[in-house]
Formats: sequence, structure tokens, C-alpha cells
Amino acid sequence: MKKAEKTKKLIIEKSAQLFNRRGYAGTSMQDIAKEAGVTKGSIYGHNFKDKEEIALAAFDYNLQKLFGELWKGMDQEPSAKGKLVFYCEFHRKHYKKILAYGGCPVLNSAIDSDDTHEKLNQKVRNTLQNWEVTLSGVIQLGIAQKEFKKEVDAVYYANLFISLIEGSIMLAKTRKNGIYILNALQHIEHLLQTIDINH
Amino acid sequence: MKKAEKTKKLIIEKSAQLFNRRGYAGTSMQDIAKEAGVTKGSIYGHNFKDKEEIALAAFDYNLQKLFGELWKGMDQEPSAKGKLVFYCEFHRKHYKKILAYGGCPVLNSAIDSDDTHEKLNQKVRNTLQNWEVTLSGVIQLGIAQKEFKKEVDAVYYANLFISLIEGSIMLAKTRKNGIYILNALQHIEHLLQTIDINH
Amino acid sequence: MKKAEKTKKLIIEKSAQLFNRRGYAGTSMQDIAKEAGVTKGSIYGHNFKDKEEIALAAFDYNLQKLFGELWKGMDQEPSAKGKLVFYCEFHRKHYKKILAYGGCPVLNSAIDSDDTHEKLNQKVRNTLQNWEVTLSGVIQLGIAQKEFKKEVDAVYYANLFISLIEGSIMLAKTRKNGIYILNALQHIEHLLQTIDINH
Amino acid sequence: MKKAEKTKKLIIEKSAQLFNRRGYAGTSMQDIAKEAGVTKGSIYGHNFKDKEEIALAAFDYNLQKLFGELWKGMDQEPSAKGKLVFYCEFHRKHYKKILAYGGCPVLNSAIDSDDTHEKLNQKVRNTLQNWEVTLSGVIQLGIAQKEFKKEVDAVYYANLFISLIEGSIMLAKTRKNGIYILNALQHIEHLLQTIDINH
DNA sequence: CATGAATGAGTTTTCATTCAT
DNA sequence: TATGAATGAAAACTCATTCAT
Repeated sequence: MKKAEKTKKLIIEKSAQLFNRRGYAGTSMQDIAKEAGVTKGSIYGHNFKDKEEIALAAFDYNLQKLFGELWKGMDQEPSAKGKLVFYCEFHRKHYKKILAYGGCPVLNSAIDSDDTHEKLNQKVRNTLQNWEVTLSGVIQLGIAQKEFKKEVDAVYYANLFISLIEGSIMLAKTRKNGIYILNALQHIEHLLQTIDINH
Repeated sequence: MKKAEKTKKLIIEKSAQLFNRRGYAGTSMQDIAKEAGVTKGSIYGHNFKDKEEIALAAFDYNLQKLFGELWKGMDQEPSAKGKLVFYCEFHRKHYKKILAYGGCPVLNSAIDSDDTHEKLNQKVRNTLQNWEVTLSGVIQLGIAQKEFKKEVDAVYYANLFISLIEGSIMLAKTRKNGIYILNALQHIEHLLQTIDINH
Repeated sequence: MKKAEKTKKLIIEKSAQLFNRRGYAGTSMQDIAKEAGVTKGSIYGHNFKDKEEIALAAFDYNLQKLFGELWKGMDQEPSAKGKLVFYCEFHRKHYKKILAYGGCPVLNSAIDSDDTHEKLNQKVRNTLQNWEVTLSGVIQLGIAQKEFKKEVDAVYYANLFISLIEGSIMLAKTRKNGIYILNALQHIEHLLQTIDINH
Repeated sequence: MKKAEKTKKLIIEKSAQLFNRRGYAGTSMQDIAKEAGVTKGSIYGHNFKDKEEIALAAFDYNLQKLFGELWKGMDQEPSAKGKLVFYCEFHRKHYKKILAYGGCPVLNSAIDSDDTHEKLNQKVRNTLQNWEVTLSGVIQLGIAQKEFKKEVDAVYYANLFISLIEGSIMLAKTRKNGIYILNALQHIEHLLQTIDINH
């Protein structure tokens, strides 16, 4: 990797943490430059058109950093149930890291960008749609593989899972207590029982 | 009401909308002054020490405006089940207004304030705790009144409800579709069935 | 005294302390109104044209408050030597009060007003001239009354006394130690010995 | 010298004059920017945290500018008497410049900063202490070298000299007449005679 | 007369962005 | 390319003063 690419990556990495913690308006170019150890001027050099472009790249970086392994891991599980159990295990294993990192970047960016930053908002929208598609796809796979009852509404459950996790991350972050996430995960696993074909 | 009080109320009302839509850093005193039809200077003449103080008052105002009727209405219902059904009905009836208003101020302020605005964050924390206490209190009332099974974990369910609603509001706001909220409410009502003593 | 006059006096008294401590630019109309327990608007009522007018009245008030008794007391002494000893005694007795009050208003206003507030500066200039005239007059009286040597330069000594006292007040105020004033007074009294006709 | 250093120096130089003439509160960042020919924003780009930091640097600059040569010159004189005569000569030579510059920055800052600007006040306090130490050191050297009588109280005289000069600068500035300084210097030289071992 | 409210120009400070070197 | 320096607009907040009631 060339130096320019390395610097660009560094700027994204460092800004990503800041954006996740302080939001778009709360993160200054100064802060980013300082954190990345480069000059403000050089950020514009050949790398980024403006602050928004950094924020967009930072969002992608955060997604990959926090959830990259999640989808990979789920892929490795053959059964739908296994995939969804992995989904819960993953969050149970990593929620502390997510909280320490400033919370879920999807939730943070969703709230931060609505009504103000259309492009970032669009990115979040796409992400949430992908999550819905992926999770509901797994559930439908489960139905096809006779793991889950055939009358289960896959999209409905997918979004329940997302709502439970994002809502409980907000609770945990604000109330400084991870139990809310653990309870939400427990409930998701309970739901997996109820849609199990053997239930 | 005196003129000063009227103006003060106006400043809070107008700023409350702006804060809910654009967040703390994204809302300038200029914006507030313009929206309220007063000069920047005069805002400080109305006993507002600084921007933070306005934001704190605005948060209280938003809470009362959007959820004031909720707790009142629940109080009127004698049965625990009735209270919780009212809770769902209320959200079903008002979610469009909430979305149009910029989303749930508790969720928005929770995300906006963490890591940066301690006082507002504390207010949100208190609000979420009150919600937990109130909802779990209703469930425990239901247990006492033999409406709900005695082994039900009241606090656990209370926070599931909160997570589901807040998470789904984020989804609905971002994906511009109220269905996520309706589905979350449906699930809450389903949960109420499962904890019913006659279930 | 009518109420209006009383209020006017109160404004002057309270502002006088503030001006002496914080200077002209450092004292706001807000501060004055608060300290005097009146509204900002009422200050302008029929009392004062603007802030400068208050500062001018406050200067006169401070002069009278801190040094009014000095010139009266000197008047009562028949001999020139007695007058000047009283002058020293007075400062020895009152320097702590002067320091606690924010220092000598003549010195403070002299520094505060030069290059910026012509009218106040003129007032200070007049005051210092009066002091010179009064003190040198006493010395000349002493010469006439054969208390002091006839070749003594009255104006020269008068201004030495003023310089010593004002300079030492600055030292005492800044270094938080009254000894500098006491030493200056001791030196003035020593000088009185040296110009004594019996020396 | 690099451009940045040059600009920084320029900002200090220009602000130093303004602060000495108009005081801290009376000097605005706008004024400084205009005088230095830079934009307000750029001032903060030159490692000045805030206005106070500029004022502190300006004070040091003024001290060096007006009195730097004084202590150097005194160092060159071998005898204590020579040093103190140089001290007087220096002031006699430069008092017009000091008056034109807005007066003595130590006196000005002492009055300007007391009760309000603690850091600047501390700097002034240190300066006055250094002056005391330096002057009394010279007098003690004179005693050691048998130039001055051995019973002379060095600290007492040092502060008399400072009081006389600072007090007379205030007089001269306000009454627009340098004679007060010249008389104070004459008196200091007279005092040097009286403490001379040959007197 | 007195007051509450407002005004608008002012304050210090920060920002994203540009550009000569 | 990279950087130091600059820019100008905008941020939060304060001020002396005015005036309708």
C-alpha cells in the first residue's frame, strides 16, 4: 500500500471513532487532523472533497469494523437456526466493545443524519435495508429447510430483531448497563424457539 | 400569561422542534431566534443562561408535548392490561405525529448527548429510568391483580417494550415507513397475551 | 431626601465600588443595576445620561468617601507640621480600608482613563492638581510660620509625597502586603524632619 | 525567521501597545487584528489560545522593550553606586518614550489586572518582586563593597525607589508633565547621597 | 416615573475550506 | 503532493441603550 493510501486509511479510521462518538457536527476537521496526525490542509490534498465525504467513508469503515465478522460468521453456519444463534452470540460477545466505541454507528448515524445530512442518511437507510434482507433471507432459508414454521413472516421477525438490538443498545449506552442488550438477545433467542418447527 | 412568559414559552416551543430535528450542535441560537421571531440578544434576556439551558427546557417540553397524554391516559385505566393496551394504542395513534416531529426526543437526545452533553444525557437517563419504573410498575400491578402470571419478570418486559418501540421508531424514521412501529406494537401486544394469566 | 434622590445616591454608591475594583470597561450596567437593586432601565430614567456620567459621579463619591475626612482633619490642625503628620497618620490608619476597597480611586482612574476616557481623565487631573496645591500650600504655610526652612521647594515635596503614596499603594495592592505603604509613610515623615527649621 | 514567527511577533508587538494604552477589557481582538493587519481568525492560528494568552505575551514583550536595556546597562556598571546612577539616568533618558507609549506597563497592568485577571496579576507581582530583589541586591552589594553605610535597609530603599518612580509616572502621565518623574529621580539620587558611606 | 422587554452592534472564539510555497 | 498560513463566515454570548406600557 502506498503512503497516500495509508494516510487516507488512517484519516478514515481515526475520524470514524470521532464521528461515532461526537456526531457529524460535533466532530471538527481540526479534531480529525489532530487525531490522525496530519495537517488539515493535507486532508483535502487528494483524498477528500469535504467533511461529508470523510463522514461517508467513516460510516462504511465503522460498519465493516464492527459488523464485518458478523455476516462472515453467519455465512459459515449451514443451518438458519445456527446462523441466527451466531447472530445473537456475536452481539453477546461484542456488545461491550460496541458500547465502548460509542454505540452502534448505524443507530448513531441514523439519528445524527435524519433531516440534515441526506447522503449519510441514505447510506444508513441502505444498510438497514440490507440487514432486513439478510436476516429475513436467513429466516426464509430456515422455512425452506424445514427449520422454521412455514407461516412465519420473515421480514416481520427480521425487523423485530433489529429494533430490539438497536433499541437496547440505546438503553444500555444511556443507562450505562449492558443488561438491556443481554435481555434483548435472550428474547430474540426465545423467539427463535417459538418459530422452531419442533416447538 | 405575561408577555415575557409568552415569549419564553415560544422560544422553548420553537427551539424544541429544531433540537429534535437537528440535534444540539446542529441547532444555532440564530436558528432559534429566527424561528421564534426574536433577536438573538433577547433570548438571553429571558432567563436562559446559555444554549444548554434552552436545550434542557426544550427536552422537557418535547417529553410533555409528545408523551404527556400517554401517562395520563394510562392512569385512567383501572386494569394493568388496560393500561398496557392503552400504551400500544397511544403509539399506534400518534406515531405519525412523532415521526413528522423528527422522531422520539428521548431516542434523539440519548444519541445526541452521549459522550458530549452530560446534563442532557442525565435527563434522558432519568426519563428512561422513569419509563422503566412506570411500565414495570404496571406489570407488577397486573401480577398483584392476578391479570398476569406471577413468575413474569416485570423489569425485563418493561425494557423489552421500550427497546422495541425506540428501535422501531429509528427504523421507521430512517426507512420512511411506519410499518416497523406497527409491527413492534403488534409484538408487544402479543407478549401481553403470553403473560396473561389465562394464556 | 426624596426617593429619586435616594435611588440616585444608591446607584452612585454601589457603582463606585464596582468601578474602583473592575475599572470602567470591566463594570457593566447590568452589574450596577444588580448591585443597586434597580432595573437597568430606571438608571436612565431621570438620573444618568449614560455610563460615563455614572463613572464621573462615582469618582467624586469615592474621593469624598475615602479622603473627605483627610482634608477636614488637616484643616483642624493649626501647624503645618501637624497637618502633614495628620496626613501620614490618616493614611496609616486607613490604608487597609483603601486596599480592601480596591485601591486608591485616583490611581485606579488615572490608569483606567488615560488614552480612553477624556472626561474622567480630566477629573483625575484636577484632583491631582488640587492635591498638589493643597499639600504645597501647607508646606508654604509652614515656611511662612517658620516651621520649615525657607528654601524648601513646596511643590516639589508635595508631589514627592503623592508619588510615594500612590506608588506604594500600587505595590501594596499587587504584592498583597501593606508594608510598602507603611515604609513610604515613614519616609515622608523622615522628609518632614529634614525640612524642619530645627533640623 | 519564518513567516509564522514573524506574524506572531507582529501580533504581540501591536497588541502590546494597545494593551498598554487601553487595558485588557478596552482592547478587542478586532483592534489587535486590525493593528497587526491580520484577520481575527488567523490570530488563533498562531498558537494563541485566547485573548489572555496574548495579553500575557504582550506584557513580557513590553517589559523587555521598555526595560530590557536597563538591567543590561546596570550589569555593566561595576560599582553599586554606578548601577543606581545608571538606573536614574536610564529613566531620565527614556521617560518621554515611556509616557508616549502609554505609561509603565507594570503600573498599568497592576491596576488593570487586580481583582479581575489573576494570571496577569501574578506576572506583575513577580515582576515587582524581581525589581525589589534586583535593586535591594545592588544596595547590598554597595554595602559589601563599602560604598553604602552598613546600617542601610536595602529592601526598604529598593521599594521607595520603585514607589517614587511608578507614582511619578502616574502623575506625569495624568498631568501631562514629565517634571514629576524628573523630581522623583532627583530625590532618588539625593537618597543615594545620604546612604553614601562618605556622607 | 419605573419597568420589562427588546435591540443591534459588539464581544471572543471556532469552523470548513483554500492556496501559495 | 504536502504544509503552514490565512480567510471569512458563523458560532455563542454580552453590552449600552431605548421605549412602549
